[in-house]
Amino acid sequence: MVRERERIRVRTSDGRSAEFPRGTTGHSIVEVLFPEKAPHAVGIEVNGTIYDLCRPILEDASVRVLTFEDPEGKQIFWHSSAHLMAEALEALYPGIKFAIGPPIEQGFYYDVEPPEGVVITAEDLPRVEAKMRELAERDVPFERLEVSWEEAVRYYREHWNPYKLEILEELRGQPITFYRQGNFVDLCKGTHVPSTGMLRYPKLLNIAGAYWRGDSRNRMLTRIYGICFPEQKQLDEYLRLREEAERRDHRKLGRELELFLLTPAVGPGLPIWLPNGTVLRRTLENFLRREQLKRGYQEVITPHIGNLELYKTSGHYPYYADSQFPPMVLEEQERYLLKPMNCPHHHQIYASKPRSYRELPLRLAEFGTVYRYEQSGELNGLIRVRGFTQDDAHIYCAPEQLKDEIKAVIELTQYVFRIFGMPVDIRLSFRDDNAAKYGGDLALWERAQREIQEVADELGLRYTIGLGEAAFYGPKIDFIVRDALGRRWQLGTVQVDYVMPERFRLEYIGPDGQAHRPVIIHRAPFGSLERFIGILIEHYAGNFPFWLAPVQAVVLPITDAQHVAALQLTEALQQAGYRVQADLRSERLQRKIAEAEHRKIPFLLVLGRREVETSTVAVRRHGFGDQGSRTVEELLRWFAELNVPGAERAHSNA
RNA sequence: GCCACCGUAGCUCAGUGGUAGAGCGGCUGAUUUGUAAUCAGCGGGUCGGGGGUUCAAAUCCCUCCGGUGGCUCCA
Repeated sequence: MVRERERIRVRTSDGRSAEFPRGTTGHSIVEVLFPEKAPHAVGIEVNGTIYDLCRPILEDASVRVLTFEDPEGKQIFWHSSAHLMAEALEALYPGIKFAIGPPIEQGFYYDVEPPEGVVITAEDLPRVEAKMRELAERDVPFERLEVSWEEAVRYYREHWNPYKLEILEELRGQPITFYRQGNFVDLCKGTHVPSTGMLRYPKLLNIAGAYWRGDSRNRMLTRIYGICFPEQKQLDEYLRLREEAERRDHRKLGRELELFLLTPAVGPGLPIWLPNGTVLRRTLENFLRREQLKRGYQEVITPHIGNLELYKTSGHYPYYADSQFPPMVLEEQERYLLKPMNCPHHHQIYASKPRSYRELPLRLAEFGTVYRYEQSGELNGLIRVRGFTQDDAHIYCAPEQLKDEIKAVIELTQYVFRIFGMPVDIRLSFRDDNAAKYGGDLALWERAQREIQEVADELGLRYTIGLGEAAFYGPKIDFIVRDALGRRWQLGTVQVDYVMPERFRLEYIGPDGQAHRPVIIHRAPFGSLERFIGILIEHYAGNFPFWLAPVQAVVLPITDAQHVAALQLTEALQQAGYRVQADLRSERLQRKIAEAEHRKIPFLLVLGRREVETSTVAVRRHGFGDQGSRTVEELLRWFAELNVPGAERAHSNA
């Protein structure tokens, strides 16, 4: 009997199993059952719990080996990297205090309090990084130490660290684990890689301030961000992607391609659309406008300001007074607000006359410009601004129509992002337990959340649920798109709202002759045109598809002798509705081509003596090079094919 | 708003105490050119604003404004 308990049985997910002595470690199991993974293993999942490879296993177990390739493995790897960075920091800045150092989606950070009088800046990072490499070279094991709560507290009283003590306060009475590598010891629940030798390719990325516990009333700590890889080539690839992202920065491309202008002379976060950017924006608007008209939307226009009382009725004003431009006060009782959202205006349209169930769903759409006083530190190019235009619409429908309307909105949103070749992830954003954050009746909330989830299930969508991500008046469906570099952006949103119909006392007369309350769907596929275009610039790296390109073609005569032909061609293409310019300067063709390529113009149309004589045009396409000659008719057919949303996939050619 | 860093010509940047520089762009002229930058000449900046230290400030200090990376926030 005793002997039985000395052995444990270990099963793998691919159906193999073996016996081990009780108290065996992940190391032994990996070496026996997964010899090919042994050098790369960072941890082991034991009956659903993640263990260090050095931790004894005491019972029968189903196991899974984790490497850097697994999401959980990456977290272990980066968490360990944070500890390695901490060890390096402690070596370079004796007396530095550590707060928290977790892994994040891409890498890790550690929040630290530098010793009195010391400021760590970006210039110090290479030194820290070099120290990390040096420590990794030593290849020492990470050890897991179990201690009592009292011992842990004693340790941090001696090595005075208020942050760790505060963390321990929340763990009062529980057994505590420490991890040690080399001379560095840290309070940590784990898990960690077996040894520092795996962490040879770190890169410290940036440094920033961060409040302790994320609370702006607390002390600001120094946060150092980094990343680390098992192989040099993975680090190289990561750094290459970062450089590519920098190269595509929409603020840089926006200036170079003359799309928009941000100037303090107008105000922070208040973009001006230049002619090229205006083409982009209007083209996108017209695209969506057409799709909406096909789907039964009606377009409206509302003023940029509204009576403050309107926003009190909606409940937005007291909730969000901080993030609005202050009201304009005309007289004691007459105050106006720059509109922070379009909703209340649209509700007035609904409420402007009695409504019958026969009118529902009523779908009101507006490219509505709104103003929000975002904190100065929050502003970022077109991504986050103080004045922006939503592709907004409100759908007023009977409760029994709600699910079909949500489905139609999801279909539209998915259609839109397919056009841009952006994959979409869906998040159902529901409320959490913090009742103070939300308005309206709990029963209505639960109903809305249930219906949203039912629709998502009926459509067979893959989704995640984000608790606490809801708007104050209702749950949402958020669309998170991935761009050409794989970065994720939250764009479109669909929100179900039972609260505003109550607040505005919206009604319709049903078939039974009685008044009923409609439900409102708020939705915006792009979210905001500014933000979407900012993302689109980076997605395409400024190489816009033909249908979106601000200038679609430039005509390049080789000598003055082709000027007349060049002007005729330009005009013919313009008459056909294309955005075409002629470059008549007395420059060499090479220069004209170089400049047009820098402007990322999709088509360069070269006219020399040969072309004029044969009534053709030599075509060069951005990203594809010389395409040979075409007649104007052939060119027009080609243009017509390309001038359709979604006709081209995103390409990343320079 | 908070922390760190930054702000010199339209753009990219050099100039760390001795009264402002380059390349590109711009303008003018020459050149008439065949698939990524022809040559020459000419303009252009109260060095982000204000205050201070100094015989002397782009340079050192203070302050305000703006930007970048984060934090908080994001209807």
